[in-house]
Amino acid sequence: MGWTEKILRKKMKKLKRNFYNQPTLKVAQDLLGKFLVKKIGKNILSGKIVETEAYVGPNDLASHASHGKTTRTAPMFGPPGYAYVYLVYGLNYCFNIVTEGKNYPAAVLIRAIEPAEGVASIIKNRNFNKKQNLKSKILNLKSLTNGPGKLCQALKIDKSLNNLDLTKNTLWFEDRGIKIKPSEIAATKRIGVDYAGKYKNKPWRFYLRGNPFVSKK
DNA sequence: TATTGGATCGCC
DNA sequence: GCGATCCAATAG
Repeated sequence: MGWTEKILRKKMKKLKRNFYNQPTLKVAQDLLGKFLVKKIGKNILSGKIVETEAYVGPNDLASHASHGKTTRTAPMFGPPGYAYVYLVYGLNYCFNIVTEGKNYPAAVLIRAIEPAEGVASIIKNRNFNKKQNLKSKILNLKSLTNGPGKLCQALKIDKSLNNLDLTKNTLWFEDRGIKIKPSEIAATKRIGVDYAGKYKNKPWRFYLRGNPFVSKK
């Protein structure tokens, strides 16, 4: 039996809102091994989640929400299960899923996925420099989705999807029956938040130990 | 209204 | 290591 068939035979359960209405650190870890799925027309693009970061509550100085509710961060203050998408450094999008109850600002940043379905489209979306030859493209397969900005490019996630309901049929998360043991999960400090004072070293970045699609440190 | 700097990426 | 590139958040 082929790999694709095996996947198809497994349960593909779309995660419901109650999954996201849980403590953010739990959601961030439970999302590892789940699949992020994007529907573009008739095409399905997907990947296994291998790296996440938690942004937890109004006091987390690494979180955009630590300065209160603003136009940009409003989705984080909304109900769980919605997208929070923003532009960083003027060039790249970051994709988060809002967690916990309304008015408690928290979210999980998806930092890396391992491509599963629609790899040809993913390669196309990633817009590799045309000067690169096939060999470098193959070498670059690992760098298709190993970063928050890269996976947004790969799955065509941009600001038009901000505040999207992730329990519907455009962009969603699925449980395909993969079980992750606690020993498979590594926890480190979050990346790029050295400004966050006493929160900068919180071990709220989680990834699947040894997975080649994790973003480089 | 003006200034600042960032939950990144890719090339040098 | 460094430049790209834009806009939300602040300060004035």
